[in-house]
Amino acid sequence: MTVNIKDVARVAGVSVSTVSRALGEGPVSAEVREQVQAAVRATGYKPNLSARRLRSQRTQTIGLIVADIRNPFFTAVGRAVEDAAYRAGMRVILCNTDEDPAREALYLTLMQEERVTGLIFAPTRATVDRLQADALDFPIVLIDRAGPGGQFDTVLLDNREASATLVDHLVSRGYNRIGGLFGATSTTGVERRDGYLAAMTVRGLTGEARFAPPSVEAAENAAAAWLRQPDRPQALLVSNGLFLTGVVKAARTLGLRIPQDIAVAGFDNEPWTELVEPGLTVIEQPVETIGREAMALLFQRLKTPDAPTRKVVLSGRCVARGSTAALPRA
Amino acid sequence: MTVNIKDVARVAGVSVSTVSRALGEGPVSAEVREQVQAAVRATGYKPNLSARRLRSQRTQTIGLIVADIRNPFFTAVGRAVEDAAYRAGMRVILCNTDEDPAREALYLTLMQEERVTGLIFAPTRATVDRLQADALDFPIVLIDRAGPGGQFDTVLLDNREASATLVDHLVSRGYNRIGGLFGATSTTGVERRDGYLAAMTVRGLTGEARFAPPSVEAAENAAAAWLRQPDRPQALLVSNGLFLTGVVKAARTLGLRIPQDIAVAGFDNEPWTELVEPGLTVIEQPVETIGREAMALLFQRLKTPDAPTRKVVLSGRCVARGSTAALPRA
DNA sequence: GTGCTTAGTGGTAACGTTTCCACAAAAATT
DNA sequence: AATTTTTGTGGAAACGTTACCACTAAGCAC
Repeated sequence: MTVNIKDVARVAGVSVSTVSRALGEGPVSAEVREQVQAAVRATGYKPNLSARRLRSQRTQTIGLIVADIRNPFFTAVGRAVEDAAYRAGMRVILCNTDEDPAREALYLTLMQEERVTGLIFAPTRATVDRLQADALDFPIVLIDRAGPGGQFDTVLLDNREASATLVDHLVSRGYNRIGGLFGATSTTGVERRDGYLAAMTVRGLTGEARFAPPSVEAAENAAAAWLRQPDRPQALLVSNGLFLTGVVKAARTLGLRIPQDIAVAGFDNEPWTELVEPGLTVIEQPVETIGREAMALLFQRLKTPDAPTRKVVLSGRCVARGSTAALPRA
Repeated sequence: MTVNIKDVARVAGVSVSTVSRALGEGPVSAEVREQVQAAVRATGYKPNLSARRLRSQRTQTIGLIVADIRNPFFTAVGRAVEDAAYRAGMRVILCNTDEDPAREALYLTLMQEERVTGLIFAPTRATVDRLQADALDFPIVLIDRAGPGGQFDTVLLDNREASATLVDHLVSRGYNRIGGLFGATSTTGVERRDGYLAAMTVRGLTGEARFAPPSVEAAENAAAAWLRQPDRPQALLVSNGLFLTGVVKAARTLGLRIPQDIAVAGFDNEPWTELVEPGLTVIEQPVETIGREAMALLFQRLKTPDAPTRKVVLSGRCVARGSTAALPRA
């Protein structure tokens, strides 16, 4: 049997309440605190967090629900969230949904059962719409993806702006026939598509946007099909880091050179985008900031539950590399 | 206040015990079960997991302590562990130590406080030595890194063999002066070094092994320093995926061509190793298998606590690519 | 010195479950 | 028909904490 607070009390020669106070808050004489600490060391006592949570009604736990931790974007955000949480004495429950609404629902009820203090969530389009703030009894901060009409605190990239930046960049390098490949399951994909189309229109160009399911294979297939067309675009704007992998693979398989045969610009400044030859032009997302900011929003919300919801919109940084080298004048 | 089992009992018109049985195990009439389920739906009851864990003394939680989830190797293993765990109705607590023994100690006590059912752990050399199986009251499965003398269930790569495979591969391609760069904090690094040196000796060659702290920057610096030497090696054997990034960067910075100026072979078949030009020759680790196998070992241990400890040694797969193209005959 | 606060302590009632026990009714066995 | 087993149910005691209350002793202001 494991040792509990009663055992510590007996060894220290004080009451249970005193032990509890000595280990936490509350007035305790220096002398007694000493004794208690000695007793803790002697017995090897480790407080039972389940009991503590039950009694205190404070779980000190926050949930983090993302699509897939293998996506470096979420990995980085996750690390930032975790670091911030542990620094604040909280734990993190991490869940991967693989963009599956059923699993999202599953994990949402799990969060309720765990009585989490708050939740950081990157939902699919399907669930974000049916998400009711008042149905859950903990605050939610959305990351990466927006919900409808200011119902939730949110931190995300300025996706429209970022897409526009890439379009401008490509146009300034001489590309006109630019296609866009976007993720089908997230609002992020939609926003980036919108920004792309708007920027194209402003430039007097017509864009063509396609969507693909969120996997490397799907992106590779979609890109391959597109690039095999005789009237294939000169450049491809690619919605995220996973897709970039697929697109580069497709280009390699088809024997197309980047950027001579097909220029590529995308999102997520992963380490390898610099190492590939030529380097890929990307929008770098401030991943650490996103994670930290999400935690900050969450803590703020817990402190002032009735404050108006806030939306933190961060700008991406365009990192120009060889994959969008200037087109030789025709 | 949130609704509890008592409320459900009142609504269903039965006792608390009956509700508990209806939701879990135990003989309950079909009729009553129906009523209870209706009451659960009506009230929106969600069981309190802290209370359940406290009372039942079963936390259904397993811990996963790794160095850094941003390392794709651990990300992939983590996903596999998590999937297996959730499928078995268990939760996972994920912790990143950044190879810091102090944080390892911190998280180990956290695991005790959480009363985890079991732990999957990739420890540093420093802590694995002072880890006492009997000091913790839950079973531990080590992954990626070995402990001393069969004290723990373990699943890891056959690192010596893998290093030898790479050496053989390089030698068969005509390389003789081969250096090795290894991670300083893990037993894995040591084992790979040993395998490398042994294989070199067998071939009648003398190896030179260097160690670096576990970060891309450290690896890049170490590689750069090495490659700047006039008598630099013809080929570099690189201990892990993170280091590979650093080494390729260093080569690029110094303007060295791969493989003409420096051949590269390493560990971890990350997607980008195929996309970089030339592709990198690597040992692919069976990451999903490692995660699944670790969970299997853990469950087995829980079922039969006194069975002898087992060590699952998996073989890597050598993926040959352009970074180790055959040396032109001198 | 009398009242009034405050620091320090112990006893005990929660927190929301599950599980043990007792018991009645029904079913199965003799 | 008498006994034993099984099935279904409710009451109440845990699980290991914290938080509330009551109390003493000491300090302080007057």
